[in-house]
Amino acid sequence: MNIGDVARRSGLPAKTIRYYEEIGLVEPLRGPNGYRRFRESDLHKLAFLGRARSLGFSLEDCRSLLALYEDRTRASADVKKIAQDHIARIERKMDELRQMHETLSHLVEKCAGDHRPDCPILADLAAEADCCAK
Amino acid sequence: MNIGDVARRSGLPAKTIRYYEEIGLVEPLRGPNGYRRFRESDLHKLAFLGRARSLGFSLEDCRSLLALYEDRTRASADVKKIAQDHIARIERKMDELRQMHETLSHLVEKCAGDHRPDCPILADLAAEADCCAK
DNA sequence: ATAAGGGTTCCCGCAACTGGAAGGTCAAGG
DNA sequence: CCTTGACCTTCCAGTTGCGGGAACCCTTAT
Repeated sequence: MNIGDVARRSGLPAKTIRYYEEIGLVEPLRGPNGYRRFRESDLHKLAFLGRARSLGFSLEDCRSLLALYEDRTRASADVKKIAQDHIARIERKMDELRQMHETLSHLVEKCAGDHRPDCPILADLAAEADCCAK
Repeated sequence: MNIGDVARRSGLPAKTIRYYEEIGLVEPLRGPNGYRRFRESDLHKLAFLGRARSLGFSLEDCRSLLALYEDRTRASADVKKIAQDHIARIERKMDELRQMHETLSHLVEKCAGDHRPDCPILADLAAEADCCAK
């Protein structure tokens, strides 16, 4: 398989696949013309990576997950730990976003949103409160 | 004021302040020794930027917000639009995270997390389902 | 004289790609 | 045989929002 076929079948852009090779996540063979030659197992790995990425795992996590996947003697606890850490990161991020969302939606609610210049959003951002502490 | 003072009073790292100058968000004066000399108004702007950033606005949004803030003839509608667009981005991101979280927490729940290799998380990631479409 | 504690510029690096340029390869059509 | 077009290759630059560190200048105190 050439990279185009793998791209189609894995759903990953060719650029991404080349990048994954560059950082050592896949190691396709090479044909005599210099083209990458992917085996079914490479396609499989790439699909694995695509799914892991879509769950938000970092490429480093993906590397670990892939290694565990290929290791028949793995302990599922190791996989679980990576996933749980990732879940924790997601939760932190969501809390952060929730905070922002709450503040912003309150401000937006109070803003007339018309042609006049008065704006509680800007007023809040400019708040001298404790920001310009002496 | 030198950059260190402004950093302390605005809560932004000096590096960040230099970067903001580089991209034209603030324009401090310069002393004869080449040091940046910040006015109160610069400090004020930086504090504004700090607050806007903490609400998750991109630097480009910050630039627009700052311009609107300085424009006495602004329409609050313009500010509101930026904020609403940002809220929409936040909501999309939260949905994305919720999705991931749901999938991951189901998988983690099903994983024994012991010394054995069997792992539904890896099984899911490796799912041949439709990923390797012919 | 020198040491500490400011400040300055410049350049690299991060994550995870994306876009584009310049060029090689291959199969089909005129 | 030549060309066209669709592939493929490598390399380089840019994205976002900074952080780290080198190498150097300025000021003040001891």
